[in-house]
Amino acid sequence: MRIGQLARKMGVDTQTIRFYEKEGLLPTPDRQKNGYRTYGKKHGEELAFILGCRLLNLSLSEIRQLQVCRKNPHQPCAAINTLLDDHIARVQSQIATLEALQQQLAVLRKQCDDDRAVAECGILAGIGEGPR
Amino acid sequence: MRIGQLARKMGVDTQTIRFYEKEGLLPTPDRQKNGYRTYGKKHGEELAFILGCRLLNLSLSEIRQLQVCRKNPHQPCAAINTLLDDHIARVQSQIATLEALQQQLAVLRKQCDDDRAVAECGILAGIGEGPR
DNA sequence: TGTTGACCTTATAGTCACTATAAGGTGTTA
DNA sequence: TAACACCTTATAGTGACTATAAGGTCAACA
Ligand SMILES: [Zn+2]
Ligand SMILES: [Zn+2]
Ligand SMILES: [Zn+2]
Ligand SMILES: [Zn+2]
Repeated sequence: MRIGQLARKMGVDTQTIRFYEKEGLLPTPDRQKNGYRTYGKKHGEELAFILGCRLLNLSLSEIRQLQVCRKNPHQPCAAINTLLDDHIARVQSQIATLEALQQQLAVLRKQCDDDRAVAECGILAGIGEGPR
Repeated sequence: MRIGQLARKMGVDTQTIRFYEKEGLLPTPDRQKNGYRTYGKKHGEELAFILGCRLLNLSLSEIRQLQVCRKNPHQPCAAINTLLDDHIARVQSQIATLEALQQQLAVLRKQCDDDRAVAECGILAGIGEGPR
């Protein structure tokens, strides 16, 4: 399978596949005589794993760590569990940050009832005052 | 006031101030004979406005739009209100995305009760399957 | 035979809002 | 004279791609 077929099959851009290869996330593929990359089942599975991780917002660095685990199936899985726990904690803190922001923005939005002049817009005035 | 004093007063790095100047967010300051930048009250106020916007996660491009409004105080403020509405909508969609992710991660985390071998870790297995 | 077209290759730059580093000039104090 | 804090510009790095350029490969068609 060439890179374009793999890309269509997995729903990514060919550039993304080459990018993952350069980053060491995908094993270097064999080449045809003309230099074209050739992919097999193994590459497809690894790419599927990477894309599954990316859907979970795992970073490339986190994916690399998980790949090390995958290559050592007889080791304990504690590192995996810890990695996921940390990731979950980070997502939760992002949510908390965004919810606080949403609250601030809602308050700010109420400072203007529309159809004013800029000089009377409570939103612009509210931004200058900082968070309070 | 020189750049270091302004930076300390506003709680940012001097590089950030120079960066905002390069981006056209801060008016170009006067220079002393030795080339040092000199800032006055006007610059401090503009920087405070920018930092207030950044605390609200407004992008530099959004800030530029707000600055145009600020310079035209007799225009209607509709653009400001719309910009904020759009921004609020984006924050809400980010929250929704992260909450869906959090849900997926919680389900995934339950696939492993710890202290297994990597080969038996339900988390690694669950990632490969994708989101359902 | 020539040429279109889809595909492949590498290399480079851009995104966003900074942050870090390097290499050097200025000005006050010890 | 030297140390020190401060200033200057220029350049590169962050993360995960995405876009562009410039060119090579191969099958099909006139
Ligand atoms: Zn993470
Ligand atoms: Zn308004
Ligand atoms: Zn926005
Ligand atoms: Zn586990």
